[in-house]
Order: sequence, then structure tokens, then C-alpha cells
Amino acid sequence: MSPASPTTTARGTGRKPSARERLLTAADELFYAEGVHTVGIDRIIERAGVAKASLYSCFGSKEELVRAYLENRHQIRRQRILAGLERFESPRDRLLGVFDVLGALTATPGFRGCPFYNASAESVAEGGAVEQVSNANRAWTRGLFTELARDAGVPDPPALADQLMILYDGASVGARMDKQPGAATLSRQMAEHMLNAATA
Amino acid sequence: MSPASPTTTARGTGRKPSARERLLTAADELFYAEGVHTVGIDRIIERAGVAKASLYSCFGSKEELVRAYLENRHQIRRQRILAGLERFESPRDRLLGVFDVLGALTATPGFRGCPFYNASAESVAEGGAVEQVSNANRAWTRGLFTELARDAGVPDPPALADQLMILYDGASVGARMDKQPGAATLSRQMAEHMLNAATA
DNA sequence: CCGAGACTAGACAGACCTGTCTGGTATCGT
DNA sequence: ACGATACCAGACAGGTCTGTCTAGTCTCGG
Repeated sequence: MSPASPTTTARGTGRKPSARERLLTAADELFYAEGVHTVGIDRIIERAGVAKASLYSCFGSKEELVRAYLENRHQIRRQRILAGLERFESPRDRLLGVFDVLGALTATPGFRGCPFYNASAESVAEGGAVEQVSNANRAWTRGLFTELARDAGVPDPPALADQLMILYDGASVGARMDKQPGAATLSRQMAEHMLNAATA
Repeated sequence: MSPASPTTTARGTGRKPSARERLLTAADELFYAEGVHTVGIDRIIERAGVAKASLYSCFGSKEELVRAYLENRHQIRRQRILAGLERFESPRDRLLGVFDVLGALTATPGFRGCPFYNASAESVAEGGAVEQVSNANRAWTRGLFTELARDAGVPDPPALADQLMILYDGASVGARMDKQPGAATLSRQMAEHMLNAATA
């Protein structure tokens, strides 16, 4: 099924971006900015400067391209969060630091909400690629919160993780709909509050 | 969600639902279940048992039909929240009661998240009908929270309203993505917590 | 009875969609 | 030199989309 796919970096170690890489970056920009359903194949291959046959040779179908787009987003977010957490030392700061990263994320120009939720709102298929990757990303985030809560010495880490998920989602939605990144700092304060309540 | 939608220009309001009403209920069901972009005009007129010319005679364009769908949703949600709040007497219970209504909402079969956010995630237009109605609905919800917070004697009502918006959004997203309505009761607990913190 | 308004049925145009296919070009390892 | 591989350019098929248009039916007030 996978046609010998060098997932991230193709051959020449950063020299010329391969068709697959150009396709993926073009898809990332367009899909996130306008939605996976709205953007057609032609728009993507035009921006990537790639022939249509190459797209179908690399990905097989549009749905698989959408899956690759979301998986790429997942990996990037994962790395960004983990990298952002490195500067904190205490488990408590690391837990709250997730909301700092989210705050930086929502403040970037072109922020348009959670790509997984956005794609999910457009998708029709019940168990399709969108739902799979969304669930995986969600499970990872919840697992991270649980782990960080455990490190912070919280008595019931999964319970706090559920609360933090609500704050995380709420901040993401608020930043998109209200077009102001204040929601993230607010949710950070609320997370701190819930953390204090959970440890006390 | 709720059938029996009173439309604005319904003529006799007597017995047979007019073409406009049938159109609106069909659009409501299909748009919410599958997305405003995914569902085409043909699906709607087929379900409504209405000719295509009647649709364009009533609404003029698909975008206006989407606007009517969202405005209808806004009115219904507004009435449902206000009706659900009547049984509470103390301002404090009324404020938290919003999350009870949300909990009942997310527990209904076929719940698929916030219709405004879903439509917004699909829409391309920047200042189109979707964005207008979404902003109106959002402003109303925030205003309601602010008013209820003021009634509850909170020192800074808008600040608490912003926090409650995050919880409200987070519960809506969580209930949709995790397919379980537990997020609403959880967010209610968190709202109670923030309310206590704000009054203290 | 008659005419206006609401409605139905469906063909049609023009655009866009995904996906396939043919054919041509360039680069690279051997 | 030579094949393999990767890639580009674009025509094409078959479908769906919104929106318009013609033509006929039904109902009701005056």
C-alpha cells in the first residue's frame, strides 16, 4: 500500500523539495486556510507546481492526501508542544506550559482554529481518515495532560486531564471565533485554578 | 433539534406546512447532520418535497437558505435556554443552569456540535451570512452570561462571562469529538468553581 | 368564472469536482 | 549508452454543484 514513502524528508536532504513535499506544503496551506472540502485538487497541484498524475502516484486519492495533511499537522503540533515544554522544569509549570504553547499558536497570523475539528466538521464519512487522525491527536493530547498531571502529583490525573481538555478546546474555539488570542491566557489561568483545586 | 419551527413569514400558521417551512426543516436536518457544504440543493428539495423554483423563490440563493437555517437555530437555542432557566430562582442556579441545558442538548441523539462553529469551519466567505449569524449568536450567549453574572453579584461580570464562554465552547467541542456528553457536566462543575472564585 | 399567486416537474447551462490516461522530458545509477 | 524512475502537461470521462427557465397545476378571493 505504501509506495516506498520516505515520510518526511525525501532524498537529497534538504536540497530540492520533492513533489511529495511540495504537495504536502501546498495542501497544508490551502486545506487549513479554506477547508479540506472547499479546496480542490486542481488548486493544490497548481500551487505546488506538480502534475496531477504525480499527486495520485504519491497519495492515491484526495482522502489520503487529507490524511497526510492531518498527520503532518499532528506531528508538528506534537513536536511544538514538547519543545515548548522543555524550558520548564517543575511538573506544574510544564502542565501549564501547554497553554502557553497554545497561546503562541492562536496568536500566529492565519490561525483558524483546530485543523482536526475543522476537518471533522466538513467530513461526511463516519470512520474515515479524518476521524481516525482526529481521534489519534485527541488521544495523544489527553494522554499528555494525564501524564503531566501525574507528574504534578495530582490524585486523579485522568479527571484533571478531562478538565484541561475542555479548557484546551474552549481556548481554541474562542480564539478562532472571537478573532483574539486572549482565550488562551484566560484558559491558562483557569487551568492553574483547577490544578490548585485538584492538588489541595 | 426541535421540530415545529415557527418561521417568520408563515402565512396562516394553520394546518399544512408551507413550502418555506418544509424547506427549512429539511435544510435544518440535513445541514446540521452533514454540513452546509456537503448537502446540495437537490437533497434538500427532494426531502422537502418542493420544487427547485420554489426554493429560489423563497430564499434567493443557497447562502440565504443557510442564513435562515442558522437564524432558526439561534432562535431555538435562545428559547430553549431561556425556558430551561425559568425553573431556577437564585441567580447562581440560573447561571449554572445554562450548562444544564447544554448538557441536555449534548445528550440528545444526533448531536453533532455547535451548528455555528460547524458552518463556520466550512465557510469560505469572510463576511458572509455564516459569520454574521455566528457572531450574533456568540454575542447573545456572552451577553447572557454577563447578565447572569451581574445578577449573581460577581464583581467583574464580563470577566466571568469570558471564562464561561471557554467552558461552554469546550463542552460543546468535547461532547462532539469524544462522543460522550460527560463534558457538559464537567464544565458545569468547573463553572461552579470559577463562580465561587469570582465571588470570593 | 376568472385571474393572481403559490406551487410542481424537470430540462438546461455552465462551472467545478475527482480520478484516469496518454505522451513527453529530465535525471541518475550502472 | 541505457533503462528505470520521477516528473510534467493536459485532455478526458463521468459525476455533482448552483441557479435559470419553461410549462403546467392547484387553490382561493372577488
